[in-house]
Amino acid sequence: MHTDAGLKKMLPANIEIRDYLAGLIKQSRLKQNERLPSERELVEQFKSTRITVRDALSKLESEGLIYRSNRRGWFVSPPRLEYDPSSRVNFYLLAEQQQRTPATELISQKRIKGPQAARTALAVAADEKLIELVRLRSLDGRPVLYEFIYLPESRFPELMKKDLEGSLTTLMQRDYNVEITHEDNRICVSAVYDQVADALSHINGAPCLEIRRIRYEGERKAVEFDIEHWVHSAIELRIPSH
Amino acid sequence: MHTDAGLKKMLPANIEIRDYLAGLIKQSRLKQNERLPSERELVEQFKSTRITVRDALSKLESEGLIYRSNRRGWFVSPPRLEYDPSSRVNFYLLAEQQQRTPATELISQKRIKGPQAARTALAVAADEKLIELVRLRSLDGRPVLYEFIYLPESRFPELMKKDLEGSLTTLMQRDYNVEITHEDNRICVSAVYDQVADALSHINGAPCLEIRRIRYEGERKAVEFDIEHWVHSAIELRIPSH
DNA sequence: CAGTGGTCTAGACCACGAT
DNA sequence: TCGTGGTCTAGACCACTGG
Repeated sequence: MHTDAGLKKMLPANIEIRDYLAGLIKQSRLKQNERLPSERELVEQFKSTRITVRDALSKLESEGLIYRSNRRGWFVSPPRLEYDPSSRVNFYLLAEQQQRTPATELISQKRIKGPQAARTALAVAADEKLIELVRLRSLDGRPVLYEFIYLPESRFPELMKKDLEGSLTTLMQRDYNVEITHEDNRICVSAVYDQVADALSHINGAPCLEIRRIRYEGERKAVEFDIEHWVHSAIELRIPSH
Repeated sequence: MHTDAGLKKMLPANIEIRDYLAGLIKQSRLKQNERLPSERELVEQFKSTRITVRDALSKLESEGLIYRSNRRGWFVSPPRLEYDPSSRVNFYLLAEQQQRTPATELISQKRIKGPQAARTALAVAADEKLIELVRLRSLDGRPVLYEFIYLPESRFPELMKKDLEGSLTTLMQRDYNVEITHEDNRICVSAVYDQVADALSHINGAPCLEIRRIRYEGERKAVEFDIEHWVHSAIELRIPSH
């Protein structure tokens, strides 16, 4: 009979499966964006159950080693995009600097009251509407960022007639003469639900990296409020400080 | 027979349970650090199973609304600590500014070779040893941060005889005349295992916010390399940029 | 259509925390 | 010792993806 008696600590099955798969990935036996064996195949291989296998997979997901694509399977994560929020490099340039292929899809554009957090940040009058842009951004075809952008209508007339899938910073500068002087970023680990989860191919309640940002032109005048939901395994922030 | 026919989308049970508990928390019917009903009580209440209840709980954990304390239960998260890595405010001061009670426990101190990442960052000679400090930091009695600190022995003689539970920045400044000129922070969502998970009362593979930091005195001379594992619901980063 | 992951049922045993 | 969460068994049905 098999026993580990005293040789090494007996590991729970979920950790053994995790370690096995993590090993394959670190040795590059599984390459980036390659699909893992299906959950049921892993059940067979480890003589275990789907609960346990899925537990192992979600641990690997938490670590950022793998990601899921809705009902298609589990895949090996490519390297994280390095992102410095304090630099003014836009998404396209950033991606290309790191040999990745970026894409942006405009999900919706609306004139709305908007969430209270946005109204407060932008200090708009009670009757003024905001423009809400919702965009999905991808790297190499994999969705990685779902963002909500709020702008005061009065500062950006005719905005909704423009091309809103490119760099917003460039557009604001070129067409509205906006120079961002500084910004305030808040970063935390949060979770995605509903439309956000769906768009990012995540399940409801999966963890994400959330960045909330206020951009200013001039000392006090806020002109943009964003909420970004990043697939957590897709990004690493770099914050140099002096 | 009960039906939602057309009135609203039928929600999966895990989401219903999540929404119910999230509601209690947001209405402050459950207060910060208060224990939630046990998993088995929730199973009874919702006529569901532990798998489903735990699924709901881990979603709330991902969002940062609740945290777990190993085999004691689930608790409502207090507000996040706001932390600006670019400021030189130390942990004690930071906590007290936000009306929290900080504590530090030195888990271990060793002279070792250390991980390759630390040796590279600190650019030490092949035969030089590093000092490794492992510390656990708490807020109001709840562990929130498990950190590994690596320092070049040559720069900090006799370090291990000193009080290592206070502010390291202050100690380095006072006893070794170190002035930090700049630093490089890398932030990502990762996962905790083994000793780190245990100390933070987490399960293996739970998500955390990981900060890796290199501190410099002078343009190029690295004097400290840290890896911080934060309980993700305990912290929000603030990054102002100019 | 077959195969995938997403969700769920109805239990079980274990290690550890509080007392 | 009792109650807690941590782990696990052995299935099931569903919605969606891809060919």
